[in-house]
Amino acid sequence: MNRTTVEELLMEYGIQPTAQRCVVTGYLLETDCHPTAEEVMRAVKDRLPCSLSRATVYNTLKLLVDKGLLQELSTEPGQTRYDANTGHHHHFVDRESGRIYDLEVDGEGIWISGFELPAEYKADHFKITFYGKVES
Amino acid sequence: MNRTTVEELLMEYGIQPTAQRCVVTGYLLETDCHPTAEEVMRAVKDRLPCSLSRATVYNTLKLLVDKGLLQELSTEPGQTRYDANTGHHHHFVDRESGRIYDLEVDGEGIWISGFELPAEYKADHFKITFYGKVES
DNA sequence: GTCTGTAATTAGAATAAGTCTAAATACAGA
DNA sequence: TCTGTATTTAGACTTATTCTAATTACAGAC
Repeated sequence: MNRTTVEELLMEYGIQPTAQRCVVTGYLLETDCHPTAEEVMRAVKDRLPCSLSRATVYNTLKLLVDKGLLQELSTEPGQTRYDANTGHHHHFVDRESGRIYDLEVDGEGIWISGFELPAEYKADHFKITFYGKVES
Repeated sequence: MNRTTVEELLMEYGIQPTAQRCVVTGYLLETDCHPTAEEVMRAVKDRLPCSLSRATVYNTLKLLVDKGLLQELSTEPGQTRYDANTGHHHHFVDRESGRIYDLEVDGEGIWISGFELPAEYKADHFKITFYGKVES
């Protein structure tokens, strides 16, 4: 996704599209590896003519999460990862590599049976995380 | 659960039952609030005639996880919580209070339909986390 | 175009969660 | 009781994240 499109996207979400925000958002949209803030930092700092502060990366990520452009993932302790796939989807964690794969849900949605959520538990969202190994 | 029973439990799991370990394990077994390491620390330090080091709490929690007596939970960033309920179960996170509730699965187990895990993804485990609000 | 006030960014300090280290202590088995 | 290993300890260290106060950029008024 090129600069202009990212800019438009940010504006649609009511976010002032600064150079830093464009570059962070652009990176997250083009990658599928669910980076941490530090990984975003490293990947993105060379794309900017100026310096990039850690605080800006954290601020931007938080803003994008608040505005619904990004999802925060906590699949393993001490690591917050970010996912630009904001549709309802689930995750598969490869135990060996630590890699997280997106699992898309198609049209009809997902059904969980053999299990009843008690009446007073009003859920607006759920996510399923699978753990295992991807054979190649 | 009294001291002796916890002691026996630890021994069954091949863990040398020191006073510190008994007290940490005992607390986790009696509570259902999925405490963090720091919360365990606070709750438990007065039950011991001697001092209790942070390192011991962390070591003990890690040991209990390794030996399968405890489950590690990462439902929100920056917070590792511990759960002595090691059966296969799921969680409900109350967005307002942050409280985590266990959701037990009965006999037949759980079925997910409308969704197919690709053949090369070999999962040995999965967990479902619901988010919402508990009405009382 | 210039001014002005707000919003964004910056470097670096501060905090919080967790790990490491080296020394002291406790404990099981000879 | 002795001895070697396992456990615990306090505190230093690391890593992830947040805060702070000063600087810079930018949108809208003129």
